[in-house]
Amino acid sequence: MPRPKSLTPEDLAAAALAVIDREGLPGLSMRAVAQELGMGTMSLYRYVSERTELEALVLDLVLSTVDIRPPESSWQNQIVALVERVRDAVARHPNVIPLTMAHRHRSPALLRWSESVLEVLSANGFTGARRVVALRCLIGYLIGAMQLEHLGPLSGTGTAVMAGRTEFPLLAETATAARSLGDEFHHGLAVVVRGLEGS
Amino acid sequence: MPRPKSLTPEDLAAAALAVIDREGLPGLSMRAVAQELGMGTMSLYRYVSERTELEALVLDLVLSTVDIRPPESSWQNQIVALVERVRDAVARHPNVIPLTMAHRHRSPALLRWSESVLEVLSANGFTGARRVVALRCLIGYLIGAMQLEHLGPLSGTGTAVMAGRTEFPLLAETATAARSLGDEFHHGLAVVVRGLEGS
DNA sequence: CCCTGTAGGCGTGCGCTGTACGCCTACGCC
DNA sequence: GGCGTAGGCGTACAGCGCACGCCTACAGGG
Repeated sequence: MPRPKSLTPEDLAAAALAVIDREGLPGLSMRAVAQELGMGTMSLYRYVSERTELEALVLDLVLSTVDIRPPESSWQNQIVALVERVRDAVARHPNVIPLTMAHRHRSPALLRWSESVLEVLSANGFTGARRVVALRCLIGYLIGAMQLEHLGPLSGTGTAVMAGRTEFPLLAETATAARSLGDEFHHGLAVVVRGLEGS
Repeated sequence: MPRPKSLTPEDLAAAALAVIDREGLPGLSMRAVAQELGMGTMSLYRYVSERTELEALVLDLVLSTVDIRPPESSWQNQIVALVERVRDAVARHPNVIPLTMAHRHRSPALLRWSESVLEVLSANGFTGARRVVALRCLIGYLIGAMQLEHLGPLSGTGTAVMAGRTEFPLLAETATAARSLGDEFHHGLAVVVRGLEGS
């Protein structure tokens, strides 16, 4: 048995995450991560076979911190809590948001989370197609809304431009209102959960 | 007045879209588009200042075909129709789906569409924060769900793997059910719209 | 304690990317 | 017919992911 590995996959992911946090997602390159670790670029390929795999590792690291045990409450509140925990975890590293969509299958942490959501749904009368639709709705909203608020949220700089346009009066008005609105994610999630009740 | 331009922005977008349809989004490069048009790479920069701008042009071309006039029906059906028209238009060019999120502000077609959605909402009692949340929900679901079904949908090849895992029994069962489910997008959208009713 | 086989670490190089810069020339107007 | 504008493009550069193959640090067996 020769030379042991000097890095765990977590070490690798942590280094990549540090780069992403510091320089943004476009700053993530194999060379940058290698430098972060003080090793040669090609050494990384002893741990991952492609760059994509490294990205998946980063996502899983971020998501591994979320508590998947639903709180004691109504099932609606349980779902809301589970979804918002993922959002909070990801919000701590906003630059990884685009990775969420791309690598969601390959993250064991997210699979565990999904299983937990399904348990809550199942225990409250959701089965078959209705449960499939419910999970898709939640994941779709979660990831869609996170991306929305990350790169050019309705309440952001991008909308300041829209607010000035007179050709889209309602859009301008909505953009203005959005800037003073607090937690859009939470309110939207409430809408989705209410929709699930009646499905 | 010297030499006139030989291309319209639409020509440029159409060429880029052809490349994307044929070779996928990673196949989109300035060189590839230039070759598609039979011109030199750098000539493209007479029409766009960056690659990003070209991508936005492509998205707008795809979305420019959607009819933004709501049908005569209940406001719920009007919303559903508007959302599904965007989905249908984008589904005709699945490879552009990732561009939807990135460039949604810069597409006049999508701005016009948003304005139309807001008109329907406004005419049916949605104002202020409630209207902001409604629009965000719809766009979030639209873009999130499109991405979900595009790259590794729940009912897809990726889920065949999950269906085999015994560590996530509910996820496996759900994945199996998903493969036989017809229009997941439609059912999910119905959930969101129902949620809006009670908001 | 040395020797050996395994596998970790990495230097080089290739084909690709976006795009800055500057030249050449086709063209509409006077 | 000449001119000036601006379209078209060739070259070049920095950076990317990663294939390949060498060197060597190390754990185990004699």
